[in-house]
Amino acid sequence: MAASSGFPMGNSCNNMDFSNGSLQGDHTSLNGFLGLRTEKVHVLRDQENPVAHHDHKHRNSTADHRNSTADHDEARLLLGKTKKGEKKIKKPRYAFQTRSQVDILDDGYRWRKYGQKAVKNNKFPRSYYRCTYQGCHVKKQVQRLTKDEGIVVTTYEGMHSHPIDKPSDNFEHILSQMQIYTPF
DNA sequence: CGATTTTGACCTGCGC
DNA sequence: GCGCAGGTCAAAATCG
Repeated sequence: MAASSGFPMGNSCNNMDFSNGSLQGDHTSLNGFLGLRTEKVHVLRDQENPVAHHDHKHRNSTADHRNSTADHDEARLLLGKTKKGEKKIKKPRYAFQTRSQVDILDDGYRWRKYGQKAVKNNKFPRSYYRCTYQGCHVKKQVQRLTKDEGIVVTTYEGMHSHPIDKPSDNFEHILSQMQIYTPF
């Protein structure tokens, strides 16, 4: 459905300071689009790990998908294959809690949705997106809270290393700031 | 007609 | 070891 394709997008994240942890700010300066405002923005950082994730799991994409009864073995072989001596790679994730009417915050990048799952405690499903820029494997997931359906949690995973696709937003400025703040 | 969404199956990690 | 919950894939459908 995507009732959000191409809305004007006048978001304003108030302040995001990961360093001090004192987030305040209710005075939004530059909102006023569609009643869309980001009242509070929680930025919570997960465990970081700067390891570039190895290319994982190539499902058997040549000829057979899981149809035959015999291929599941090689599929599993291709999938669960990790190099030996693995350490637990925890990818950094950045969760944004924004207050918005629409699910998808247009941050200027181009995303392709690759999945949607229902979360156990939430009645709203969680959507999984991936950046479609060639060579950029940044993922994000968008989830709406059951308690406050006005709250949308957007979790970014990875970082973009390419220019933003869509200009003419002030959000791009914020995004670039994010890249500066995050050390990896 | 290409790019993106939909959607069900499949995989993996974790708790019991 | 099994089942659940979360995450991903990919074919079909839909959109621009």
